[in-house]
Amino acid sequence: MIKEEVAKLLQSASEKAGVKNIQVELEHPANPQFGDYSTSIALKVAKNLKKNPVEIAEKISENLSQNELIEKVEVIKPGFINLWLSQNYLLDVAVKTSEDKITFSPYSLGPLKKLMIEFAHPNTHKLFHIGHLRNISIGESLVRILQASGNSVIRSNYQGDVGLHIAKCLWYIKYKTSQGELNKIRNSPLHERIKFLGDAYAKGQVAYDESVEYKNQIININGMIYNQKGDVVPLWKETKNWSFEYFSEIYKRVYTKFDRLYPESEFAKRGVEICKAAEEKNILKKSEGALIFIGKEYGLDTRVFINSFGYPTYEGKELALAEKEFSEFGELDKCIHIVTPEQKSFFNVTFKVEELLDAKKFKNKQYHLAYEWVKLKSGKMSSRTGLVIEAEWVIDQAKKKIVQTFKCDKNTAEILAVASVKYSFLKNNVFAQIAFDFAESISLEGNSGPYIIYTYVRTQSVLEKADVSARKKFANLKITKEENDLLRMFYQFTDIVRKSGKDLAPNYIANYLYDLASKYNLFYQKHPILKSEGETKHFRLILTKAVGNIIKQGLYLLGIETVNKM
RNA sequence: GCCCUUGUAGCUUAAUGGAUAGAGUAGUGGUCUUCGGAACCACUGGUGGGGGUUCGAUUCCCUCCAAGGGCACCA
Repeated sequence: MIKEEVAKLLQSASEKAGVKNIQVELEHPANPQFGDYSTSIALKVAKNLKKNPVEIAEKISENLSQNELIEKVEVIKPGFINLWLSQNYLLDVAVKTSEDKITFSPYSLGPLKKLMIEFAHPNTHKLFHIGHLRNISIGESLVRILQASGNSVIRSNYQGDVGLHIAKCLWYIKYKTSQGELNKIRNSPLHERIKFLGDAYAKGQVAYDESVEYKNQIININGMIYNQKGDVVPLWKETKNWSFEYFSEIYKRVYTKFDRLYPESEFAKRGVEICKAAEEKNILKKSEGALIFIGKEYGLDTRVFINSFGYPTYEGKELALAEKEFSEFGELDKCIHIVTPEQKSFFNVTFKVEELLDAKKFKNKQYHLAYEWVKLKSGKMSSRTGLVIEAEWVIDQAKKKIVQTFKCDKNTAEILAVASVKYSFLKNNVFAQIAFDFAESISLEGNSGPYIIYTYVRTQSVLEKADVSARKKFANLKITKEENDLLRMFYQFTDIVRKSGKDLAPNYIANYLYDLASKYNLFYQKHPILKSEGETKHFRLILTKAVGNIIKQGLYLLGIETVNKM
């Protein structure tokens, strides 16, 4: 890749200039007046060498061997070395990009290049909300980015189908719903059944706090589910399948699929066994009837793995999940858990216990990507207070807005709706809380999914009316400022994808695409394409095609579909 | 009490220790006999307070203030 090549050239120039034992790092200057690549190496070594950084920079640039890639080198004020790529090289990249020959540089998280990304994790019997949607948007995008970087990536999803919240829901059905009513619901469409479960949970929640009798009944139901014994089990199985069915509809709607769905209930038994084994190895210890991990000596929290009733907690089950995840698909280099930050303590502890159980298998291989919450402008989302926004509702609303405003067909509106929702999450840093507000977040103009798709449609509309296929050599091409700005975007795409894989940051790609689309729209505004002539026209068509190809590829990496007309 | 995050324009936000802190939106004023106006341009406006490290700090360190999360039987 070009960046590595330029870095290599600079590295040897630096060594010739007497600057040794330091890695040359390159960046894209934000301001184009500072070139295509820039390095501050002279500034970094100046103090140790006790020399003026500008002198060092000049010496390095003198030692830079003549090369067809680099057109110009400049040393500036404090000691920056700025490099300009040659126009021939840039044109070559443009032509290759227009032919869809984009190769991503490999980036892997380990020697086997085998990763698992565990994401989504909704709970059955509960609302699937916009927080899950942010999670899926990030997860699906990271899968695609890391795949494009040459890894084999397994998508997994740990779905909670046991726990008190489910007992609360089932309590309402068992004690407060008549057979007749229940049968009616059984025969109703999926969305109504899901709504019923949500309402049942809310009512069970109230009942739990309301009376001791109800509370005990709910705890009793919870026990039946754990033990897989009792009259409520068939009802549990039936209703959780409604949820699973519903989830798979949503996954499909947002272009996600999973290689493996892990239901939490399958890990209780094995979890207990592993915990017992860990107790024998003295990793877990008995305390007040429970089996716990004492975190203090590792600077971690103390957490319970098996409670005093003998049931495995979330921690206990996690050990069994990890065992399965790290064996079912062979050896893994890395398992990335996309989960909110409230679980930091939990993961720090379970990762440590896993490491103590089997260092070879788990050490440094588990990673918790603590993406942040989606807050509402009015406060934190909470299913207890009813302040939750359902995922499908948001997509439906966006779709409605699109159909009303632009009168496009339903299929196009669906793609644009999903694009606007996903993009609104992906353009932000995963570690930043998002304040969700429908009018602002689901935007159809400016820095938004539809804006980028619109730009793509524009390129396709131009290309429909012209033929770019005949490849020509450029002889006397005069390049305008807007064309130059565009031309200098293309070589950066693969750098950006690599970096977003390395930092697990899809927002780099989103922001790059927005930048590219803005530059194209400005170019489009100022310069005629189809009405220009000769090699200028050919060049402008190449730019158009290259922009279209990058947008399409880039949106794919974000998990967003494109359309040809809108 | 202890630990972990986060604080950037009115609002939503970007920025591997780099150069003049970049956008969107809202507001004001403009562009189009042109290939798709879901477009383009201009103006207004910002790093919570105080120290420190550094040639250089939104970024690292300390402190104060503010918000969020976590710390034994929930998931």
